[in-house]
Amino acid sequence: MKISLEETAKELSERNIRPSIQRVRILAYMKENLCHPTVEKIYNDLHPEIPSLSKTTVYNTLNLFLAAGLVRMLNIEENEIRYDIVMKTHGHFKCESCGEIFNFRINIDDFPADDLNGFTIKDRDVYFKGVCPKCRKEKVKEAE
Amino acid sequence: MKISLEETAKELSERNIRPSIQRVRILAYMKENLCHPTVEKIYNDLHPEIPSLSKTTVYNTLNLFLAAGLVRMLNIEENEIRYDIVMKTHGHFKCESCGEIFNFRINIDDFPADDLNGFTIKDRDVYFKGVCPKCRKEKVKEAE
DNA sequence: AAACAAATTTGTAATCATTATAAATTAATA
DNA sequence: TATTAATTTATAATGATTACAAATTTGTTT
Repeated sequence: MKISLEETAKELSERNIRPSIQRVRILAYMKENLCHPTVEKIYNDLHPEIPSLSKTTVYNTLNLFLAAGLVRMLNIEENEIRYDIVMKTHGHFKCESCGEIFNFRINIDDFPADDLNGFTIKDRDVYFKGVCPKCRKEKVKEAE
Repeated sequence: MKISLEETAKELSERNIRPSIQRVRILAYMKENLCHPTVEKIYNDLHPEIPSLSKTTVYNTLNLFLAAGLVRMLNIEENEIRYDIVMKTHGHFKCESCGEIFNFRINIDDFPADDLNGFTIKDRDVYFKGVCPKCRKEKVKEAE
């Protein structure tokens, strides 16, 4: 999906975030690539198009978007932070074999968690891990 | 709760893990301290009792226990790995104010996740964040 | 439009948790 | 006791993230 840069800039302005080229491109990238990218991946993909881009800017921008509630941070794996455009709450499944992260619909907000009476819940993350169907099939083939 | 070191050693032996002093003490520590400690905390707490203890050993031992399924790894926060003795699946709530992590009962295994038909699910983690009751009360006081 | 001030970006260096490595120690076996 | 294997330890290396300060860009005022 191609995201309009003008629309994206407007969206930033509405949140009182000055729409610099870097910010607009990074936010548009996040909307086009719903693959939960790491800073590394965002940088590698955008650097050819924005040669001046620095990795520090990607870090700064993601932290800015995080504070503004535009993106969510995923801590599904210990050695890497991933980011996700904010949308209706959903779960994340990481395939241990290919590393891909899948979204799945789940009603996190309605979970009964009686032990948390009196707690203010601001964030709910559901992380599953295992093997995706594609990798499972490949494993069966290997075994033959 | 005081954990028997003999019992703990036996438990390791049964899993074919040689029960060195360090391993036994670390596992006993995990059972006594259900506070989801970091490697740092485990090291700081045990070092006075085992002066020779090295932080590397704590890392090695936790990774060993992890592979053996004795502990779980918590990636609730991006800059720290925490560990938890394995028990019935439960959720984890981290208070943004005091940093404490609370367990709460939740039937993760029964979640309907129809999008994951065909997926093999091995691990399920539920992380909530917000403010615990104690910190909420303190904030109200401050506001007065 | 020019000058100035503020915000943003950038590159480098610093930090910090974790892992790699290899020597030293401890335990197990012959 | 001698030999071998496993474990622990200290130090160095790695790698992701942040701190910092200079350079650049943008916005504002005259």
